[in-house]
Amino acid sequence: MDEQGPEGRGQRPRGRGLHDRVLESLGPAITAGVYPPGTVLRTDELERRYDVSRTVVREAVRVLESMHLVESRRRVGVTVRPTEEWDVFDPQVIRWRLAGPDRPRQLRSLTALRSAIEPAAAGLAAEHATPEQCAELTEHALNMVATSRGQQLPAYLVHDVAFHRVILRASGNEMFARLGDVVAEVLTGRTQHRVMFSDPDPEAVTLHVRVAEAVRAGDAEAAERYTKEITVGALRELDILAP
Amino acid sequence: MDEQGPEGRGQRPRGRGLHDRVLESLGPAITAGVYPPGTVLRTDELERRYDVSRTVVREAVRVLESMHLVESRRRVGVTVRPTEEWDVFDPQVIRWRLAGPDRPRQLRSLTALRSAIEPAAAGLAAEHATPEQCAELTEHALNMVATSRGQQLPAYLVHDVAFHRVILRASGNEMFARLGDVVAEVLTGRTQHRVMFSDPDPEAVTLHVRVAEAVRAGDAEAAERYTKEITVGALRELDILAP
DNA sequence: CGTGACTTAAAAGTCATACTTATTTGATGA
DNA sequence: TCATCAAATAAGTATGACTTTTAAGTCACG
Repeated sequence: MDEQGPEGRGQRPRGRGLHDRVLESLGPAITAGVYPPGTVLRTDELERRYDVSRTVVREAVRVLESMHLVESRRRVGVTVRPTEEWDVFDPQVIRWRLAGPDRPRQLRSLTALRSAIEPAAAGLAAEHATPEQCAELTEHALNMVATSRGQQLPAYLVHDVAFHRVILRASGNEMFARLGDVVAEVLTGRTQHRVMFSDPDPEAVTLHVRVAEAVRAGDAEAAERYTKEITVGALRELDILAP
Repeated sequence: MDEQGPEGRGQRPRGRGLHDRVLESLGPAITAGVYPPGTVLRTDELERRYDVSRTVVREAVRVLESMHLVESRRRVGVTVRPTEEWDVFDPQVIRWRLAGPDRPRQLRSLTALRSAIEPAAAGLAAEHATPEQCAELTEHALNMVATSRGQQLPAYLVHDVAFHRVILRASGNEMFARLGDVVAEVLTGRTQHRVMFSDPDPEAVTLHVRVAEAVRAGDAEAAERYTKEITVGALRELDILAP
């Protein structure tokens, strides 16, 4: 690391931490397939590439390793692992893949996941939701109705996301609750394709109101059924957009 | 680090890597609540506690941070984050929590997750399974029948786990496929409670055969329905064991 | 008294270097 | 041909010096 000049390293672009900078560069690159499985990265090469110290590279690599994106072995280097072994549930990995060329495939997987989880969550929510959560649900549902016409997609989306977040949280299952971010991502990604093009499907809007009612009434079976219809609609929509 | 003697550090217990040793001690401790949310750990304290260098501690902390178990801030230290922010889908976190006092609650969450995911996966499997996968399914189902009587629970369990793994993999959804390990954990955990006590429920065994048939026949609706029955049974079982 | 600007110190972050250890490769010899 | 050993290589670990952020304390001023 001599050719760096006597002042040590060049200007530090400063972003929360150097290791983060490395991570946010390597992570997306790996998940995007820039370094396909089997590729070997050497730490000293990475040091030079990012102009950071051993410490920083190692920390970034360690995190990638904990996501099962890479494996670090002595005398070998840092090897990119096969796709099937990646921690596809890691929020960060999901984020990276959604930002890369794998986005369509990823959206599909997530929509399928959503359509499996949300109905169950709605059923549980009907049994566990607090009065406050019921009120929130109704409010968001009504706001969805209000913003469902006249090119107000951004406002609609806010309530849509909020609605599903409440459902997941009200299920009382921490794992379901944690999927709130993922669902938000899917919903947002969905509308980004046809921005401001068409108002949301009126039927879907109605279904949200019905779900809110069912949850408030404690009718698990109905809540589950209506939510299922919503997510099935989402799945169908995917097939229409990219058959 | 002076009081360590002239030889440097004491004997090194050697386990794949020092950072792993620290991680495998801190992770379980945090998830078990030994260090409740809000607790502040200082890195130099950890260095002394585990008798390792900064390098090692920092890497371990960095990984814990990527799991959202802790947050590291300058001038403050490493703070344990609130439970709701943990990456509950991280396989390692799941493992740690299953090994700790939170195990019952964790098994419940996972069983609920399972009962949401598996029926959907079975439905997809009916549409996507290869002939080889169908054959595997049938074989495991038959082996389950064969080992379902006469105190052969360990053998039964092997096929049960394998059966569900195939279903998840055959769904063609990478996220479903990745839940194979979790399901295996749940199934194993379930039998550990009543080891060698009773033979598995004959009805459940039959249902597995039905699912295998439905998948082979490409009948998504039936595969989903039968699988749903299996998982509902698992849920009911939980309520009986710990109401 | 408050309140805002300035100082201080604590703890994480980063770097450079020296050293250790595991593992692959391949050369040696039975 | 195969086992064994030696060397080379890249990750792993330790450590000390230094930087940066920021909570908290201090002091002057309104």
